[in-house]
Amino acid sequence: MDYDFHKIQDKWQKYWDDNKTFAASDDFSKKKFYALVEFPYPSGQGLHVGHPRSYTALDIVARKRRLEGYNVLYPMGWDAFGLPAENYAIANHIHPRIITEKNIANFKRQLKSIGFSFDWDREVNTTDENYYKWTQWIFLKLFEKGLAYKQEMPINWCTSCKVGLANEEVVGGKCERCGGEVVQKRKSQWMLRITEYAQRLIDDLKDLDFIEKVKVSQVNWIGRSEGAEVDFVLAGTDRKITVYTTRPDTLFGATYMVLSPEHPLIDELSDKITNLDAVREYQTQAAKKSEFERTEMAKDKTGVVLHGIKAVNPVNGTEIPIWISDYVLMTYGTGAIMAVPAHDERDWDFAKKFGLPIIEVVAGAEKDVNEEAYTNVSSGVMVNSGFLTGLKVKDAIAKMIDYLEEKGIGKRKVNFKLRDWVFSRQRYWGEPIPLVWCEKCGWVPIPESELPLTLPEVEDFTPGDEGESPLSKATDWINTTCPHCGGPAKRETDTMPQWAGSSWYFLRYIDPHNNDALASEEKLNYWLPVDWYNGGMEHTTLHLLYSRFWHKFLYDIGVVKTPEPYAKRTSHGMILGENNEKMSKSRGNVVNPDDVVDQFGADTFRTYEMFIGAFDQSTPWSENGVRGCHKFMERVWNLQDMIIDDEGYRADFENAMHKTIKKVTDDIERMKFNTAIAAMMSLVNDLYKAGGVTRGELKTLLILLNPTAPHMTEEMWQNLGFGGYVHEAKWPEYDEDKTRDDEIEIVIQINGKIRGKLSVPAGLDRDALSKLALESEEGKAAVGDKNVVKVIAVPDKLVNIVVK
RNA sequence: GCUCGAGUGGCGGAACUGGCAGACGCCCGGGACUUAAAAUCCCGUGUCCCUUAAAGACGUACCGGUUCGAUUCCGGUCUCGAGCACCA
Repeated sequence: MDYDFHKIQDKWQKYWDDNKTFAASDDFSKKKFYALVEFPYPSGQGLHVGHPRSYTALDIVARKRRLEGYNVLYPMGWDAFGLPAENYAIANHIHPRIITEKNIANFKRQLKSIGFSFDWDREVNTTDENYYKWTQWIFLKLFEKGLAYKQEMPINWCTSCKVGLANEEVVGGKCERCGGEVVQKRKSQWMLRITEYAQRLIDDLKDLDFIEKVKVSQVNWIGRSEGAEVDFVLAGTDRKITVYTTRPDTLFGATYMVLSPEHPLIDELSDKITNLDAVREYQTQAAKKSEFERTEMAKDKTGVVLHGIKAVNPVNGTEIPIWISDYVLMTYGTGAIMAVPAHDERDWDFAKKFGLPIIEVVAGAEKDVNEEAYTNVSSGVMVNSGFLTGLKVKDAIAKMIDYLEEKGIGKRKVNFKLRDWVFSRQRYWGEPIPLVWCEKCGWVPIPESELPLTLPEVEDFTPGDEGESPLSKATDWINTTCPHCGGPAKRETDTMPQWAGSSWYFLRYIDPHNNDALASEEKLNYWLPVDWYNGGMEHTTLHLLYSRFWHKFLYDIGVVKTPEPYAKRTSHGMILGENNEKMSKSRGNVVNPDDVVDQFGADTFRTYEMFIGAFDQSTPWSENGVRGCHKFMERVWNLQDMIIDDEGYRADFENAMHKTIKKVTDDIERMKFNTAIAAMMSLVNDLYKAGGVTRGELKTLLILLNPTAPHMTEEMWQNLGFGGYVHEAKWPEYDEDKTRDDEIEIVIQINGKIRGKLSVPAGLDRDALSKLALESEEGKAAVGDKNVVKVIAVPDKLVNIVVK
């Protein structure tokens, strides 16, 4: 029989579609399994071969769970707001919706051609107004609870396009589109207080089954640090400057202070500063620098000292100078630091450049502190530090904080690197922010009954000259009345970032057509949490963190009952081009999934995607590898014509069958898809060597292979008349005893080198094994006339004879 | 600079808690079938020594250590990849 994969996959894809084979049921009595993959941005390039790596992996898990009797939810949708569609709209004067719809249709066709078992009735689209109605609803709740607020923030501004840019549009300090200069411009932006959740976002990771590197990067990104805030008094006044430090132990070594150039104190004290011109000049220069320049110039410290004022070191009364420098960031801590050049590299660089004193307060360094800063916390001992002298650093930190709190000049303080989420975009293609500005009432939310607040139709998608959102041109839409006082009001013209819609989409899949709530309570309680979520490492610190934050918020207001959205998170590696470089048009190494499916079929494509290499590692594409998998498909297909007359497992295949079931079962759970497939290949090789297969053996093989190659296994199941459909079969079980061999070949080593092999019954204990080995021909030959010093026997593995 | 990951045949990769390194696939070589080729099936395939085989030696980035035994554990070095990057 010919393996006509086109015919086979068309037939079964149609069957699954028509019969809604993979629809999740809302029968709450069943045990559930919620498998989730990151929904794609439907780009104009279509599906990349990287997408199906993740989708096939969880498709295999989902299909296996169904065979194990679970009620499985495995959904798909579209993260469809975003920049490329908007840029395309600007360039071609076409509404972004049109291009988005076209791209979605293409993506959907491609996904269907690969045979994923998605429940297409639950498809969601973030740009659908019935979807973003609930994105807006969540925003209103955040606003209501004080977690959304407006603040002036610097944005990336292209001086040539006159448009605000996302960070990913700034390449090497230039505008990605026109190459123009990018500077920082201050704009009033909506912000979300994710920092309120910082501690919980760290703490709750503990109980989650996330791969370790995801946990580590989230913790690092949130960047918790413990230290103290300390007040320094301005000499001759009672005005204080508060600094944040993680090393209060080094306070005796603080020889100067540094304020960020944006620090408000500079304005306050302007009448006291005698070199105000130089200070103003430095502030202007710093403001002009882009984020890029500020970090690029990192090594070369700059700064200006404030003449006319001094600060007093609170522990020793020394008057120290105050500087401003852009190495101190206004956005972290208090925007001011105490500088301890002996024990901080940055302060050391700065002190060296400007000739400031360096005082050692922690001893134990290999080099003199005038040569290099000594920053080791674990092994130093305090010197030149008054009441701290002689203490270890750790103890000195504790004692200093106690002292500061006692004297009322400082306190213990925890800081986070994580900053609040800039939630505004001056863009058209995003969810409108459902607030209006009223001169009398301030920012007022629109009533829930008016949701969704839909995007107005506009002619022109280009931003305004000052970087306003394109929505600012929709004057009819903007001018409205205040829901609170009824007076005239204007709508917010900023839209939400792409991260908004993806922060809660997994909830909408649970009940996608609900018009009264984002999802019904009952269904949320049944399906949550997501049991297994797979996605890229690039989403670890943004999407994954944002969605955990929103979920925790929804938990706090009682919408969901689980404090965390995802029980388990795994991550796939990248698929590279054949030349081991990242796939890209310019490198000419892009593989189009359509071509592979067309030439070799969906089953081969899926199998190869899983066989390509270790799932979590990046690995190059290989067309020869695809051919190898295709050959495997054909070899399995041809087993239909090799049936030998026997129903169950043949005696000499019993062991192999049970071993294969165990291997495939375990390996799928561990995401070792490549070795699961290798095990099935080995079994097939053995069947060929044996000259045929029994119906019982083939039946088991078809079920094991079904999650990976669903089309072919359905067809064969039907051809062979096994009854019903393979997707309704029961996942095979193995008997642990039958996976073991009766006879085992053990290795005989002399002094750790292999000198022979011996076949022995399985399960022999150490003594019996040693005896057998020493008495065996192989053993005697190996020992020869040397003295046996020691014998190490490992049951079922080896005997190592140590001789002299 | 910091954090994380990785380095194994010609190539992609196996090796669960230290126990036969190289499963499985690709490439390559040989054979069967065929008028022939393709496809298919079977066999071989880490390196060195060698006509071949046996036997032996070497071999998991590099140097050292622990151990009867190390791809696996420990210390150090190098290379590559990803992310973060003046966070006081």
